[in-house]
Amino acid sequence: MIKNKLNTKINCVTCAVAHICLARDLNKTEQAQLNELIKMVSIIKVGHHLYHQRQKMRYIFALHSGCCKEYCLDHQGNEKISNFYFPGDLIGLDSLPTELYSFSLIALKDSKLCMIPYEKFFQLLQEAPTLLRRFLHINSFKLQSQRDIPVVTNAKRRLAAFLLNIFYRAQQPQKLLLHMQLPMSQSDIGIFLGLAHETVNRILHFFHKDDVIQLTNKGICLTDFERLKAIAGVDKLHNKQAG
Amino acid sequence: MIKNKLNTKINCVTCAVAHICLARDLNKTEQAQLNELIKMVSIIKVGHHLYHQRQKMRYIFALHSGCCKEYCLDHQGNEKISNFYFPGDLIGLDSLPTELYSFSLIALKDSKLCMIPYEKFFQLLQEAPTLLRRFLHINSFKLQSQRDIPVVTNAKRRLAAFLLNIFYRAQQPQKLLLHMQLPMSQSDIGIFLGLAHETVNRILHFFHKDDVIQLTNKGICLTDFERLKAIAGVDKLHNKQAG
DNA sequence: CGCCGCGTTGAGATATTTCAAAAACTGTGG
DNA sequence: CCACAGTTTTTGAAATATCTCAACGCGGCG
Repeated sequence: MIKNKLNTKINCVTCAVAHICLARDLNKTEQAQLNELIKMVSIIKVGHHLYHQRQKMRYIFALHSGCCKEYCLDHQGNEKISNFYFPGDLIGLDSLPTELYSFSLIALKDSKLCMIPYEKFFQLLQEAPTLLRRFLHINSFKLQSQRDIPVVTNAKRRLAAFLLNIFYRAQQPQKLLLHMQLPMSQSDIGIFLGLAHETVNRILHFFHKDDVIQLTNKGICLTDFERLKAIAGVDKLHNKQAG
Repeated sequence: MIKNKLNTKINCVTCAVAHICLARDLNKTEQAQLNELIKMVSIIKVGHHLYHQRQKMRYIFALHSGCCKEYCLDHQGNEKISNFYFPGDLIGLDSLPTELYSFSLIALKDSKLCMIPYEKFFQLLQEAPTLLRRFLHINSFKLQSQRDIPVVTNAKRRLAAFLLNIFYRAQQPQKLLLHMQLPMSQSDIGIFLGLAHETVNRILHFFHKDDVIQLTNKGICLTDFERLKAIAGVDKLHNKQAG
């Protein structure tokens, strides 16, 4: 079911995204315990699935590199995108009660994911208080940040908030990232935000003409950060946490 | 800060909503431990606040009876409603990382809330595995169900999904509830769903004319459940869980 | 080479908002 | 119990945002 497992595990101590992932805040002992749990890494090529909705959930995942899209199909076959994931994000947290994945997960770029066996992880949570606290914080943060993209009925604002969110979450430590190639299609953005893909396209060009962003071939550049925030109506910055 | 504390605590064993609250699944010992934790009940009159955003978070709450609205004001003073709460729901779960309430909470009806001291609760989670699992499930369920109201750009569908959601969550055990007085104003619904309140009103009347619901004075009655579900485009039922 | 997904653009159709105003209701104080 | 003020609901009409449909170009890929 989960293919392309790799026995080379990624070390939490040296991992580039540990500071926004589960390992954050842990002491040496707990870090070692967590490390011990993660025996395998899953490697997914762009366009391939990690799992499908309703499959048995045995692992939760930590995205180490790449980018993934979480979605499901309704009974009419329409795609509904529930989230995009970036390095440091935990995946599968919404599947605990039923132990069936609620959504399907597909790679938008070649991706590596740490496989965290759920039952063992649950055991460890009871032994490692800092890990437990960290995990609860991540859940809590996700609950809060799902409200970051305004429901409000205004396409420009939603799209601006989306861009800011994407850029924050794709940041690397050290260097400020203002230019990136969006990993998802404009159509995906439309589905995620509830907009027609033509509207997404038109607004992106509107932002471009307005010098808020710059559209290059296959890339996007935030040229006027402050104005984008103003459009999005954001006061607090989305801090860079698991989402 | 948290006013109107009452020393009469509510007993989880006899509580009418225990089956959808934290106490669910717990064995006698754990139930007793949880019970021990909850020393006080907060009583809030309609229109009064339980807490405001950015106040120090010392308690999470379980809504025992009544109905509450969670909201915040953006920098322009616009209200943004993040959630409505019904009996059995846990409140404050999104405030863990900062230990500051992310939102303000106001009663839409006279309400009673069990006060769960957060730090003690955190300790207990480490000792009571079933409670921990239950708590993680609630978090997980909330993450999943925040995606229940479709983002999709269609007011009728959103409102239909909203009504279904509200009715499911307001159900009492034993008797099927098809008629209720909505605890929030149409304006609140509009803010929550990102619609003008006039639109909410017009669509409610449209549903009424279409015999999907019946609008009585201050009440609403679901007369064609199946069609409402069809409009909402719901396949799975929102099961009745903490949300 | 041809196909297919993606981005782009235009024009008309439609849903929703906005503004304005009135009606209905709620709670308060006299 | 009534009058009043304030909120909520209701309705209409015009303005606008967004969608839908249609068409085309481009680039990657088998």
